[in-house]
Amino acid sequence: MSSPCDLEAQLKLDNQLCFMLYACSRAVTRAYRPKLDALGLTYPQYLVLLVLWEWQQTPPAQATVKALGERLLLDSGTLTPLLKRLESLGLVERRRAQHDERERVLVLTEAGVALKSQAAEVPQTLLCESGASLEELAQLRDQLAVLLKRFA
Amino acid sequence: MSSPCDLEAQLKLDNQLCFMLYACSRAVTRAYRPKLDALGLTYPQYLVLLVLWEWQQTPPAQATVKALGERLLLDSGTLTPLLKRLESLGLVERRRAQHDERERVLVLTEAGVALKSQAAEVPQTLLCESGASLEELAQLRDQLAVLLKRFA
DNA sequence: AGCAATTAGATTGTGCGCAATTCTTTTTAG
DNA sequence: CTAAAAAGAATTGCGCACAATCTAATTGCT
Repeated sequence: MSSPCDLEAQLKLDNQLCFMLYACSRAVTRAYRPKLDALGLTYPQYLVLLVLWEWQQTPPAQATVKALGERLLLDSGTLTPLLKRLESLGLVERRRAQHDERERVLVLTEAGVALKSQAAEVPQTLLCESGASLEELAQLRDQLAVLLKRFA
Repeated sequence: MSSPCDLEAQLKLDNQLCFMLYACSRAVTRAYRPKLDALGLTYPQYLVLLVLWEWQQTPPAQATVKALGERLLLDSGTLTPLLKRLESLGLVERRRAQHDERERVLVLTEAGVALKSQAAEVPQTLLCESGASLEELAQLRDQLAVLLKRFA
């Protein structure tokens, strides 16, 4: 029902929307990389630690792999090896829950807790480097939250 | 120079911004997956074909791996194996340039050209399913373009 | 012409993402 | 009380991303 011209436009609009999301996500990750390298972390590892640091303030019902996966929208296929790496770095412990041996309870080590203060400087530095305003970024965050609800 | 409270807030704002980008990008890719599965394509392969289809209308100086990498912000380490898969699917040819044997010239096969009409339905379908307005998505695209310029 | 520097692409190795499967433990039904 | 179903993680396999390295071709300089 659409002319060839519509299809061209559709493919281009699509490109400039879903691709922008894809390219921006990678660009921001790339910007984080040098700062996180200094901490010995990858970007997904940093996100996991952000959640665990938040959980220090506001503990969830259970600090399990499942709860972490729900927060980050990731599954055990991604998280299990990542958490093993964080464990081998001495930042996280993966204990079995006493009340349910299927569950892994995630606990920050002393080193994992201590890393928080260093990590706190990372977003601050990037905010400055980007030259963006807090309002601009907050507005974008809100729009992305709407989009995420539509798709997730 | 910041109070503990500022650091907490910073880590949370950061979470809700860079994480939103990361989560949205994956959510949109996830939404594309079933449609692209039907075409036998992955999301990055679809993006590559979008560029090659655009190049049919507006050919670049050289349709090389380098030009494709500049368009998609990807390097040969990602593109070379991806293009080999598209080649083995019979969608793309990877010819050597006659004037410079280092360059690979990318050419759509007949099947690669033919796939375009099927692919054109994909973003249309997703737009409907998302329930989002074109204006909403266009505004988001523009904001992401600004962010990409800041970081890329 | 001859040789260093540059460039295009390919290769290698690590770490995600995610679908699909498997393993174990727990819960539920009959 | 046991067999079946369900739940939480782990494992397997594939395809990106990307840094680092390598190879081969081209360009520039003298």
